Amino acid sequence: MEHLTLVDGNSVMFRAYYATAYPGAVLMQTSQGVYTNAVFAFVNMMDKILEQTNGHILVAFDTAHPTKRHEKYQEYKAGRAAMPEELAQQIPLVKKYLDKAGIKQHEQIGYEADDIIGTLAKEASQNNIKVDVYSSDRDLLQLVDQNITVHLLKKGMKELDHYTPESLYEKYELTHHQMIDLKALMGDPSDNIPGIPGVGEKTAIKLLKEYETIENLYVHQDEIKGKMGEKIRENKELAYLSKDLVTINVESPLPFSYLETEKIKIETSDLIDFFKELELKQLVVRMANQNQNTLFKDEEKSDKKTDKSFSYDLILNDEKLNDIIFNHQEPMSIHFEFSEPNYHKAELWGIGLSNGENTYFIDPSIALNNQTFLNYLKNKEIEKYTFDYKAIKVFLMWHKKAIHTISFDMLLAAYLIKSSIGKEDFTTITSLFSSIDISYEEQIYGKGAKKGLPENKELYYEHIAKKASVIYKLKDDLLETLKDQNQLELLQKVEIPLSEVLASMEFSGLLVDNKELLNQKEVLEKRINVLEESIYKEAGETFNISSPKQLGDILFEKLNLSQGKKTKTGYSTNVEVLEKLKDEHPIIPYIMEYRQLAKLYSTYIIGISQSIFSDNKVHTIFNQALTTTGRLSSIEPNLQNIPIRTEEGRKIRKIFVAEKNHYLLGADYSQIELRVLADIANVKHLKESFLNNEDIHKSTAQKVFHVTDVTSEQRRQAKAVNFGIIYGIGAWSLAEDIHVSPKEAQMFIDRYLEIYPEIKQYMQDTVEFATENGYVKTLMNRRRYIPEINSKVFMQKEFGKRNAMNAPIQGSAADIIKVAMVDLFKYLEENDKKSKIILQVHDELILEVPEEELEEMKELVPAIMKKAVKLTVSLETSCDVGKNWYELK
DNA sequence: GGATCAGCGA
DNA sequence: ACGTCGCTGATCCC
Repeated sequence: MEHLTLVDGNSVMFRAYYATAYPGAVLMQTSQGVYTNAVFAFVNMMDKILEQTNGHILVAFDTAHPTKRHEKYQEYKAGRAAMPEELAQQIPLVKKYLDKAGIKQHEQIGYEADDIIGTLAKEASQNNIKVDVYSSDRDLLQLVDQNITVHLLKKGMKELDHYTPESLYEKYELTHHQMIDLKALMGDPSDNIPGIPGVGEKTAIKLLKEYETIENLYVHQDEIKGKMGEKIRENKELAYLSKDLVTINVESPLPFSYLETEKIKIETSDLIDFFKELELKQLVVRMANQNQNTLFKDEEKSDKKTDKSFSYDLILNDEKLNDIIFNHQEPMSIHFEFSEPNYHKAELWGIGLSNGENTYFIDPSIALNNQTFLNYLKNKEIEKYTFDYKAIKVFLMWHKKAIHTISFDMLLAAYLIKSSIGKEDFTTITSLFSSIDISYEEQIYGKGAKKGLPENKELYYEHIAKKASVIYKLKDDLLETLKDQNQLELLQKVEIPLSEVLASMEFSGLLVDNKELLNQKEVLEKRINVLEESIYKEAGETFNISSPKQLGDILFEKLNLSQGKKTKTGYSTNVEVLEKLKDEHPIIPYIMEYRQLAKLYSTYIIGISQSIFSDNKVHTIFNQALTTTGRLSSIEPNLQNIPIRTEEGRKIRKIFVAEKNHYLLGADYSQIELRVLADIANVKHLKESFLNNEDIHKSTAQKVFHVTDVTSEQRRQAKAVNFGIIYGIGAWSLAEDIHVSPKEAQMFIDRYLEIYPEIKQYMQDTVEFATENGYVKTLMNRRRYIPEINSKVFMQKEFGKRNAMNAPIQGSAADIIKVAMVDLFKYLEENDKKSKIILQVHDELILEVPEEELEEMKELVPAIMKKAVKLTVSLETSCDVGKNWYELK
């Protein structure tokens, strides 16, 4: 043995927890609500530490029992805030991890972790063994000697400070022997160690440089003049008591010696299972990779990586495929494995097929050219089960193939059962509903730039086949759960049919006018260049305007403008701050305009250019299983955030055009969220206003301000309150928004809730429902779980309440437009219309309509949207047509 | 590659 | 600390 590592378990765990538990943070949790942030960070730290060890390691913990220090000084560690529950829960998990990792741990009644570490460290050091101590507690610096190095964790846990006798001297100009006296003189508020009142670090160092020790200081106590001398003389007892308290017991009676700290060889799979249980995916993958690297060294062992309990057949030729399909004219699960998430341009890596009993991997190039298989896919009589039906559908559309009659989709089912898991991958979703063991994607394919098919083909053959078998196996359970939750209709009548609508929309795409795009690009480039010059001139130097850091330096240090808000890392330079500085310096308006144009240029002109396919269209992907509320999202490109609010930005819409002889038709719901609120909360006056077709913000203003003639400012404020209410607004932010004092804002809110008392009631009821059930639901029984609502952390609880109030409104509106889309699509299909739905932007639909269907669609689309769902208020829609998106006002 | 800031939409 | 849900780009640091 040549080296020993000692870790202060409590202190590292505290750091691990607080590294991510800043106020307002959402802590890492498993899907079952078990907190894991501290475990995760602790393991990461241990991994770092383990890289530096040669196998001898021990983690020491404090116990909850009083120690000798408490006997000597009752106030020891008094006044310390109680450990947060979220951290306390994780202590057993951290200890369990150490056990699984084969790392020795020790705690001992009557002693602190410090004492255990001190005793072992000194014992080893005396035998000339090198020791590394890890902690965040500066007290341990007293252990430093020629053999012992102390590593202190810094705040973010990313860096360590290393202390040797030399570096200690450099920093404090004291020897390591004096560290105890230093702490004793200074005291330590966190442990409630008194020290000498009025003596801080600076004075203590000064005194020790002169007198070396506390003992010698008191030999010369009369030489010290002034107030300081008085204090020192008066507090002699405190000083000695403090010294006693801070002195680590390096002769604790431990039941083992430093020699018995060797790391035990472990089964990696145990540790992987433990991480899987805690859903710590990163750690699972890391461990698995480490494991694989060791396995690869031994050719014999490499087949251990495949699962012996799972069997499947390989289908690599037409004969076998014909045979299999011929024998399985029955419902099966089908999985298509793609090379990348964007299935429009992805390669097909493999196909899995399973009927529960038999499972197959099919070579994709065989399958896509095999008529028997293709006939099976498009056979409307045979049900199929999938994971992400839309991806398969769109991929097949690109290849001019069809697939029909999907009666179960695992991704959508899981998403409906719990909307927050739609973000997860296949493996995580599987583990949430079963104990089936299936590798993470990264384990099979690697990640980032290195992603690709593994050398060992069996590895991915099995993985893909297994996915198909999982889909089949989980189907009945998931359907059962959906049935229990009254969500079968939502899956089968809304989400699965919607998949087909979305597939068609994505495949249709949206045509781009290249000339218009290039034209706008050039215009913007020129304007941006001119603005850059003006900004550099005003600043007196060139710098990167797009860097908030550099811009902040220019504005607030060089030009000395009055700074507003700060961000975590420096000055805020956002538009609100700039707005306030507008008249302070001529550079500001230039910067604001630069920001606006640079945004349009990079995100929209350049960004969208990069997403154009060879058919001159953009083919977005609507994520159907992502948002927690039930809305869709759109990526590559995001077509749900094309500018509209400023004229400048709105022009971007000119680049999106209808195909030849076609028009774009846009139809949007008017005030759908407020109507939903009026309906579900049964808000009498709101309903009346909608019934009378009033301008809703105007009528709110009339009531809130008690006026008949509403000024535009009053309407604007009422509008802000109407929106704010939907989001569960607070007075402070409403005040910011409508430029009044928080007090006035609170008056508005109070007044608003007087006018619409049912809204107040609804909010109370919803919060109560969420508190009791842990979730809220929409018109169509879509659920959103809100674990935060029972949090003891004020901020998180408030966040939970806002979500509880907002999710049913936003989610019901999402339900409604989804139903409308399914209805509309069905009508168009059944009546052989050429019009196509191509976009959805939360409350509006955009269609591409051939000229001859234009008049019909102008009537039909709004009509279908209106009657999608029957509410106690009517759903109103407006409708516009144009040759490009810009013309849809 | 990930965190941070910024800014676009409903 | 400060209104919901999203996506993308630029910079900066690891």
